[in-house]
Amino acid sequence: MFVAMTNTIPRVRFAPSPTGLLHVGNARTALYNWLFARRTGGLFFLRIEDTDLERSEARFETQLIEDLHWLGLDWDAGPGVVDEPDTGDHGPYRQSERLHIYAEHTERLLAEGKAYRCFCTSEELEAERAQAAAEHRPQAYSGRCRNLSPAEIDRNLAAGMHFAVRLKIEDHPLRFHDLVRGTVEFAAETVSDPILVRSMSSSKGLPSAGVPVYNYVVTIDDALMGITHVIRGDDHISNTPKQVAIYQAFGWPVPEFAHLSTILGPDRERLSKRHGATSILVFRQMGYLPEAMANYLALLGWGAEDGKTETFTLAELVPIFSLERVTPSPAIFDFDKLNWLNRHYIKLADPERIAKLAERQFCLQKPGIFPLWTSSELYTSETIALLASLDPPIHLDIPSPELIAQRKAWFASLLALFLPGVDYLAQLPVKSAFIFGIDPDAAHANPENAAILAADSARSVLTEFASRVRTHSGHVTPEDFKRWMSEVKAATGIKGKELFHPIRIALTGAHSGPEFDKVIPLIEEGAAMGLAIPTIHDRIQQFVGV
RNA sequence: GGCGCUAUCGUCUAGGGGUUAGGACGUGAGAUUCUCAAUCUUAAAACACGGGUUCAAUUCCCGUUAGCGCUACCA
Repeated sequence: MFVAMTNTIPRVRFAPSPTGLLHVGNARTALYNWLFARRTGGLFFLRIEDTDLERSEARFETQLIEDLHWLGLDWDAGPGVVDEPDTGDHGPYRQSERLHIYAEHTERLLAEGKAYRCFCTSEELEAERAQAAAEHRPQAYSGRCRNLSPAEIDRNLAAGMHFAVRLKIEDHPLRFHDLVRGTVEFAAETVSDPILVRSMSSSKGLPSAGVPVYNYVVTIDDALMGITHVIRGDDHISNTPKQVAIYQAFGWPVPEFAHLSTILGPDRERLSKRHGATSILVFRQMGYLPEAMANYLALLGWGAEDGKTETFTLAELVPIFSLERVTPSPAIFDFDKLNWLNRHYIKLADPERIAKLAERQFCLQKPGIFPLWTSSELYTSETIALLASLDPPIHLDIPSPELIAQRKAWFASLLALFLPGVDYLAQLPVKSAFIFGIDPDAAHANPENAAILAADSARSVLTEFASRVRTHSGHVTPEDFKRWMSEVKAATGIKGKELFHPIRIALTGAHSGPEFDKVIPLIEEGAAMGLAIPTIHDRIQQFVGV
């Protein structure tokens, strides 16, 4: 029996374990919790499930919080967030700080006869399971320690036997309501009496002194925090009947559940590192925008009511999101669609913001050339000192304000040229690499290039073009280039691809790329500003030889 | 093996007893361009299978199959 909780503000929680980086599956769970809370005017709690002290690390908790903030999520209560008066005090929000709470509850259950000491050894339990499997029966615990007499218990304790604490579950089906899947029911005989507290030596004293298990603490926390809707991954479905039994043992109302389907990789296996980026931090580092990430995650397992709208900001999502529209079937993570959304949001974003993010990508990938001093926060004594302290140190003359403005404009035109063809910002330095120089040998060696360059026409085109470049003094402008091209065309009678491709290879290292009208000013002006960029003249000299 | 969840274009999904089964990503073609990308136009592409119920099922029910999850004194 589940108790409907009406007349209460919805309360939801996201309860990650700080044992690694936040990955897209959990991020989506967090997002759906947040959207539901904001949609319904409810409260969103962040709780850190760090009972696994071996694997939990503070740095993961810090990163987790940063990643959630980056996505645009916030919460009403959680570690480091002081409760608002109307949320009441439900902390602490780290399970490691709540152990005394669990202990009290264990005492209560034992005193009421709803839980019992189980002296079975792991070997005995394993044997039970093996036999059940052999007989094609459900592998549920037999419950043989359920009805030990007080005398037997005393004898076992005196003998120093180890015991765990188990909940005695009632002999009726355990069912719960799921907003995504409807009613889910488990027959009582398929659910073991759940372990509440891990095995401990009899000499330890009170049973509550042991270490409580996940299913138990999660239920106590959810109940005590007044969680009305448990929104989590569907890998918890089979835990849910045990948790329902715990709610019932305490006489607590059972919340609504919403189990979100698994996110799979392209091979239909559960999404994991080997499918590529899966953690939010890595997507962020690659230059995905948080609005693209949040939008994509929202679409993965949910669709708008009109069946057509695909792009949403978080603010637009809040009023239209509903758990009833969440799909129960597993979803394959589609990097192409994420890329499409990212391109969409890059176009929409404030150019200044993109410029800063993009500059960071260049700083990482081309530290010799960048920073260009286009972002003001890079133009500080701290950053200068930081660069100087590197090994090897990077010393940069601080350019004049005029030069800074020039470089900023130059960088903006670089972005204007390359941004449209980029899925994520980390691709920028790669796609624009030829602006910063090419390797003539590699350009010659490329098979496609070699085929083009082998033609006689290519040779004469390059000779004619090179002679004009050599005799030219000063910057090459697009007008110069255009004039030369028509002169070369007239002199050789060669036009179209045969005319352009060899020159494109000489100048950019590839037979395809952006328009010359845009590329030439970028090269010439960049070089003129003192950036380490070879000029058109340099390139021809290097490629054709003297 | 047991228990559970799931099943509409390649992918994410809309829909729902009678529809030309809609949209988006991706893919193909065309336009544009020296070329690539971007952009615009356009095309192909789906109700897993078998039984019911019904005048009618892709839609409701049952089963099969397949995929996934859980099957711990992990979380």
